[in-house]
Amino acid sequence: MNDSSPAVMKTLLKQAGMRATPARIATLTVLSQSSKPLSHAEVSAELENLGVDKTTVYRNLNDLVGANLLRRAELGDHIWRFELANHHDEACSPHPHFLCIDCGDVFCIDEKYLQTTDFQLENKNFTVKEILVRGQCNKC
Amino acid sequence: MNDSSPAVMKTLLKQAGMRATPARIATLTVLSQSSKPLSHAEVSAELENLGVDKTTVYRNLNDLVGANLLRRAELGDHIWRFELANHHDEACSPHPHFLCIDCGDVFCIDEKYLQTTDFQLENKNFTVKEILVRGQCNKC
DNA sequence: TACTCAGATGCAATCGATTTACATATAGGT
DNA sequence: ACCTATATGTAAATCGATTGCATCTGAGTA
Repeated sequence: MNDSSPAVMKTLLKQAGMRATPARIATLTVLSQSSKPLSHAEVSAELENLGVDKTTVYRNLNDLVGANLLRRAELGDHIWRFELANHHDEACSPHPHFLCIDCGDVFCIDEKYLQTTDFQLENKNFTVKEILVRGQCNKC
Repeated sequence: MNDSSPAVMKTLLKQAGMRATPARIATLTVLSQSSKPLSHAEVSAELENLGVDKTTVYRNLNDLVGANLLRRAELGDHIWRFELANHHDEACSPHPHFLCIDCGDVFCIDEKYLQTTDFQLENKNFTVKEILVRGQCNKC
């Protein structure tokens, strides 16, 4: 039983107080096997051969975010992307993302490459929850 | 004649090869008087008492971005925001933005608070063009 | 100053992503 | 196997943004 087995996903859902439906298990499985956050369209494409409606995918993605099983990120192109909340990180903390403005490819950035601490500005305090970097990758 | 006078805006438009229409002059004026990037809805609200249609505002905002008079930023809530291209910076270079995920308020971050240099990751080179920080401001 | 027309505007229709309404189906406890 | 709260499918609505088209106007020119 590996980390992305249906049984593991079922356990995750139960622990979060959600019903372990085929659509949700498949959603978590697809995201657990991806190295980068996926858009609704990408997840939906994977699940449509299972007969899962795209509205259901939308609902489940949002519900899973609400249950803290997923994180939702906006990478600057008006498309929500989703990843497992524990993706890349045992402590379940968010990490910076990089979006290539030319090819649209997405990379997860190790936190050591970018400071994500809170900061002060003009006597105001800011609590940092998410950092997004946009630019060009070496292919573009 | 101050920096946000209609005459200055008219000159900016002419230099960019665009017609200096009332709607465009008003758009630039509104943005020049704002301390933060504004959404289309916010600009549109300012101009509707002038009888400017919201479609025209959309078109002008996009055209002004194309003429490099404005910059368009996506701050993580699926709403485009616009600011003068030379906002906060004589050298016309972009600067990081902060979006409060609770109240939606936006702040411009001085670049000295956040490193924006290019970086390497797993033997790939990344050229940084834009940095976005999301979190909570001190009011939230 | 009047003329002219490429470019700008208003209005309505459209589009694509996302959400909502509601009737039906199902997970999971009894 | 039964029951009920919850999840799903279908269709329609919503929202930000774009496009088509007829009309209007800024600004160069006679």
